[in-house]
Amino acid sequence: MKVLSKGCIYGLRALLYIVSEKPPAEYVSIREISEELDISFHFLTKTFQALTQKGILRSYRGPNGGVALAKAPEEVFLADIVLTLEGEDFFNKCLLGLAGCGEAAPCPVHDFWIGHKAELRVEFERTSLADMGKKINRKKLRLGP
Amino acid sequence: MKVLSKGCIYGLRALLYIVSEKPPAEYVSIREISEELDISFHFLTKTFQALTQKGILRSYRGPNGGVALAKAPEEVFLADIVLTLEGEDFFNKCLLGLAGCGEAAPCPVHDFWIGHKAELRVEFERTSLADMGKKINRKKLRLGP
DNA sequence: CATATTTAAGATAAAATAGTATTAAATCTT
DNA sequence: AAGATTTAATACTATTTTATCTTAAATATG
Repeated sequence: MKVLSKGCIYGLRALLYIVSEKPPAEYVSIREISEELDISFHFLTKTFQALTQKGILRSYRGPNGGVALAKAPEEVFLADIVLTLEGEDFFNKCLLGLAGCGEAAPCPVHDFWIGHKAELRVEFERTSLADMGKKINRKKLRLGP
Repeated sequence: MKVLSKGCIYGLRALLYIVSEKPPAEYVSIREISEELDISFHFLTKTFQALTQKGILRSYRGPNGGVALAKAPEEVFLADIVLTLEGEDFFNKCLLGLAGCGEAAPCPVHDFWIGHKAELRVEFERTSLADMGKKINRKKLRLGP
């Protein structure tokens, strides 16, 4: 059950690293994150671009530059990240991949699937980076291998 | 939120076609199904091979050959199909794709995700081909474009 | 034997992922 | 202020994975 793409997983893990390991508003170099989490530097850079354009991160070039959260971690939700990196239609896709699946022309598992997506959406919308960061520090959870 | 691979979606739609359109135990040619549902014939063939080897379908070569359900549609569950076509570890994957994620070394979203997977598993395990087939016929649902 | 059909292996195409090289911006040193 | 250094941004290329197509073989019917 692979739900998220590599790019999204990388972005998420990287944000969690920033929020759980670094003081707020400090620029963290992408190189450091990519080495720490064993993620392709350039791929991560691309992913971060999307997050920067969306206003979730801000970036700064030059020595001691890097990326930092653009908002308080309490105000960035899992849903924001996922919708940015997977596309805004993330929660609207048919389980059977049928294009126009909806109330008007549902697929055989539409009813069942729509409920599931809604539940997941609620959970994604109420889980913030701060929530996850706290949990990581409290329980010493891992972000990488 | 793309959860299933193309192969799995094709297999599922094809099985639903058989169960909802055809009398039980009649061999249906793969060519017919692929044309009816607009699916690549050879790709569907490969998918069906896996389902045949797993004992969900049986096949017959030669004129008037094809595939047919090997069991009663009441005894084939969504979970059987998905586990065959996506792999037995379908419900055991970490949302963040971390290899050894589990109770011993959980990722930051482990607790939350494990509950979701369990719910989905229950639903997949109690939904049979017969259930879905009836629904299709009752509500005239669609399987293809 | 001729034909229809699944089975199977291998080649090709497309998409996702990863890597290389270059450019641009900010800072630091002299 | 000039030039070197650090770092993100961008473009381009390569690799890997996934999906599709091509071809050939095996099996059944008549």
